[in-house]
Amino acid sequence: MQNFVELLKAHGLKSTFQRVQILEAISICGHKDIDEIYNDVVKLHPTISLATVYKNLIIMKDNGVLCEVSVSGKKSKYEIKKEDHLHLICTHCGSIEDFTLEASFDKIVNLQDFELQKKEINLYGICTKCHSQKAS
Amino acid sequence: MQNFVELLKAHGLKSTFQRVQILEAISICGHKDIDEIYNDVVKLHPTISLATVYKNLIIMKDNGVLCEVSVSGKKSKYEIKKEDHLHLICTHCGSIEDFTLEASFDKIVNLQDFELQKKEINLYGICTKCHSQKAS
DNA sequence: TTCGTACCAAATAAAAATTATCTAAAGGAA
DNA sequence: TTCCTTTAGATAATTTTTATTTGGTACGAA
Ligand SMILES: [Mn+2]
Ligand SMILES: [Mn+2]
Ligand SMILES: [Zn+2]
Ligand SMILES: [Zn+2]
Repeated sequence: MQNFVELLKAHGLKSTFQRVQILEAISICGHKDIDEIYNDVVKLHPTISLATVYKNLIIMKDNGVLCEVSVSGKKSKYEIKKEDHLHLICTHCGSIEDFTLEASFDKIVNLQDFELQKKEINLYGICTKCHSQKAS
Repeated sequence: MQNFVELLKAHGLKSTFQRVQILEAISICGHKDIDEIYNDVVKLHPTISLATVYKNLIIMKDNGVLCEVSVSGKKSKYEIKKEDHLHLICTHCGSIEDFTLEASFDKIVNLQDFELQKKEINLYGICTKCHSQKAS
């Protein structure tokens, strides 16, 4: 449980009841998709609109409060932004566990308690071509 | 350019003109989303339905012919299945480049020609909890 | 305090994306 | 070729996401 009011202000966003509730909902289990978030928040705030959750997820993502975790074949999960890390995603129950990125890749692929099926590594950035275009 | 007829049969799928065209379209540039695929195929086959492309992407993915590459904030890309590898995704032009996974992670993060912004690593598999449930 | 402005939530409405249904046609084995 | 199964295409239905409109609220300037 963090101080989400301050977190929002620190990123230049107004602190509203709805935004704080969305952040609370996410922080409970770390990673949630839009439906899980909405279902949580609507219990405390029955009149909230799903569109409001959509809008706020986008704006909080754009302002660096949240991160979107794309999951193959499913809806994206959202998490409070923190240092880069990796996700162990269970293809059976859908659980998502954070894992530190300190270890070398060799260590990562030799996970003891996790039956690894698929590795999905995406590095986002600016490619060479776009880089040279910027310069010109 | 591969023999997609055989590829499909090898995975227990019937070879149809539509499926082969979808695979051809994907193989041209490696990674394409549903709209790019449809736009390509419809040129050669004006009567193809978008629903057919949807259905075939799913069935070919489920049968191991294709892989889905989730891209944060965009539609998923599809590629012909091959060994696990990593993706350099340009946040500016959207280009996706394959990168071998041989190198250690330290090497990966020190890319020379790519301005790295975000690392997204998802490992899919069966979690400990699900594993023990299977045993019982 | 009283405006004026900016921002936001909620309620729709609208649009876009995905999936389901149904019938005719095509693929493939014998 | 014949027969059975699978698939494509057309279309409808559903689901997901975004846009619009309206009214409210916070906040600073006057
Ligand atoms: Mn995480
Ligand atoms: Mn690839
Ligand atoms: Zn599990
Ligand atoms: Zn680029």
